[in-house]
Amino acid sequence: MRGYGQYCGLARSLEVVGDRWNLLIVRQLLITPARYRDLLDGLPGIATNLLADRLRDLESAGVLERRLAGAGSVVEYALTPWGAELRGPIESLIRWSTPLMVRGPEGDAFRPEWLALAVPALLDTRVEPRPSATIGLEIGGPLLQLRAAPTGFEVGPHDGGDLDATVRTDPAYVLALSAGALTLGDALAFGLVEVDGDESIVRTVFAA
Amino acid sequence: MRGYGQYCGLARSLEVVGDRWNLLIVRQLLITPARYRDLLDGLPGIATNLLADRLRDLESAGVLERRLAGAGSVVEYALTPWGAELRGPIESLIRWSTPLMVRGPEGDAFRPEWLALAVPALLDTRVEPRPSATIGLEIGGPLLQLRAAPTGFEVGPHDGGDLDATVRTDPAYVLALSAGALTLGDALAFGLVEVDGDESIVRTVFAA
DNA sequence: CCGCATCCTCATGGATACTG
DNA sequence: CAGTATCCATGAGGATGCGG
Repeated sequence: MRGYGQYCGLARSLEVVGDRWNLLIVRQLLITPARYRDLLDGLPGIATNLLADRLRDLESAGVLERRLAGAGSVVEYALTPWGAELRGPIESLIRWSTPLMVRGPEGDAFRPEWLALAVPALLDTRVEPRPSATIGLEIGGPLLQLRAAPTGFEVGPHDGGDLDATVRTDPAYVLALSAGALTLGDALAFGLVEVDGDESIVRTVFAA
Repeated sequence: MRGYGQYCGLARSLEVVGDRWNLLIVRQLLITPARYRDLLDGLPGIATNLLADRLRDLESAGVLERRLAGAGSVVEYALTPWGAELRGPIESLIRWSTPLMVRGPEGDAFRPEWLALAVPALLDTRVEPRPSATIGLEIGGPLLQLRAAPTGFEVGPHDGGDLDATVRTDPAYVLALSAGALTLGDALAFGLVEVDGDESIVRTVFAA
């Protein structure tokens, strides 16, 4: 990216991550370290030359690093500690996007793994005390699990363990949760929603 | 901007504010509503056609609005409520930029008004209780004032009222405050720094 | 002057083919 | 699989014009 030449934190940040695709690459690596092919799959629409360019840029800026993983010493990309701190700005933008997300997918590509970032970003973490529960999320891909504990939330692939409940819903509603005064965190904490049902859980939260 | 076609909050946010200059325009309007000429001045390096384009884009996206202000019914640009909520993502990026800012200006343009966003973003608001004080900041432009109160911080132009102290320093150090474990908020709260002195206050904070 | 619109040039992005 | 190379389309930046 052409620089801005401004001594301003925002401008300097954007000189590093403001280029097209850059923050989306960071998004993928926040979900999990990945190989080149994984990134191509997780970033539908990116051109191969652009991905290669951006990986070089972000590596030399100190946001991510190439490393050798596995047996065959395959190249893998992972965020540096500083790069991982982009979780804050990214979660903040995800919260800001709620009015754009309630419109629904409208034909856009969707990957369940993206919820691993969005759900924690949208859940209200201020509610205390919070009950401990593990909820399965069926949203059209592999089963995800949401672990809610007094100390926070954690979302990832289902580890095969016991689930307190399973929710099947549309990603549009999961992602739109923070639009209202009530969040899924609230709803779980106050027992306002019934799990183990069908998609009605999220619609119920919305109606309240 | 060309869209991403991804049903992801981050991607949809970037389709609105990810274009070059867009977030910097929002930065200027977070400081204060402004006219076209003010924006040109506050965004050194932007081309006039780009500013006009981006203002149109951001208006139709619902981030800002044109309005008639003053007597001569001059056009003025101001953020919508939704646009103003970009303060969160922007402050988050400003905090992330600290390693980039500690290098100093290096010839980049600097406008004191930018501190009105950066200082509150970098001050640690978790420290409680916080003393009430009004500090003047001399950083090379018009005198700014920082009002610290138990409920939060507020930075703006000096309103002519009494100041508890005045600090003269370099913007590089003000902006780099959050790099260490100690923040200006901490330093004020714990009485670790002496104000009314010269730039040594900030260097002292840094050394601690 | 202020608030843009036009024109032109060059850098960047995107799609696809290709290679070690 | 992990990228390069190539070619074309788009967008940025700078200069200038122009009506109010």
